[in-house]
Amino acid sequence: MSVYTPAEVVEETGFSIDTLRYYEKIGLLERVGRNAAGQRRFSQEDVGWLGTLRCLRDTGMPIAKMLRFAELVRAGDHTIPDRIRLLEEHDRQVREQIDKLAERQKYIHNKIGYYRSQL
Amino acid sequence: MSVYTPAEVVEETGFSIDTLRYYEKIGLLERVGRNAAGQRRFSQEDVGWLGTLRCLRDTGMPIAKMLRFAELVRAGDHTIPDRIRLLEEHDRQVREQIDKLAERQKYIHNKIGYYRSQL
DNA sequence: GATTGACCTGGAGTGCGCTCCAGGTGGGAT
DNA sequence: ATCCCACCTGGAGCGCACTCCAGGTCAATC
Repeated sequence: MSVYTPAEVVEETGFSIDTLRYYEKIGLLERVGRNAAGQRRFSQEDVGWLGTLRCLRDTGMPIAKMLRFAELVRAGDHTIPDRIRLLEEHDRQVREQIDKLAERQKYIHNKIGYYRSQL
Repeated sequence: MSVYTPAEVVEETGFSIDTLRYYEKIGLLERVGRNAAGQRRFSQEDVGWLGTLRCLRDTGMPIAKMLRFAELVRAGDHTIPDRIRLLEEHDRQVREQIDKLAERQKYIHNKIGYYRSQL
């Protein structure tokens, strides 16, 4: 049963130590274990959960929604249908983001093409 | 030579009137014309430029960078190569955004699949 | 035994991009 | 004439997601 120091978790997840503390404070991360000196020791499970948060965050999920998701996870297996619904809704939003980005990218390509024609 | 009232521009561009004033204030939009009563009357050109801003903004370009672009546009035709460079750099960033989003989306799909298997 | 460095806490501060507000003007409908 | 409504200005305020700070603990190294 391996544990991770803050520095290791920063390295693995890409979250800063301040962000890790912040996430714990607001309840996105359940109270992390401590050693005798009161320093955080993250479990494998914590690190896995942070991977999920990383993914949701990077796809633009607001913290308030991640918090709802965290609460569902904590509430037990009977919330699995709700979690699926939440992730499916988010998935739709990610798809929309991608589509919109691709659409706007065409405009940028046009613009570049126009400027090239002006040279 | 048609002009647009603030309400019309809000309608067409999707920017709020406060945002339009803000963009003018920070120089993202050149000083907009006024009627006798001091009210804004946007030109066709203003509206076109706002369309460009809309696109850059929606693809995540920070205001500071849009400002640099605006300055290049104002500086005249000799800045066209710089504008191309700026837009190409942005285009790369948009591509990266899309790729990253698509990558993360796979994780979300996996997660949904996993939850489905738990039902 | 002094220093260094990784970590701790609570709380204040930051940067971005707006958004809102108070107080006022002018033009058109009732 | 009076009302409303769209608009004006300068400046304050806000929400989000961190990020930084002061002051402190502990363990290990020189």
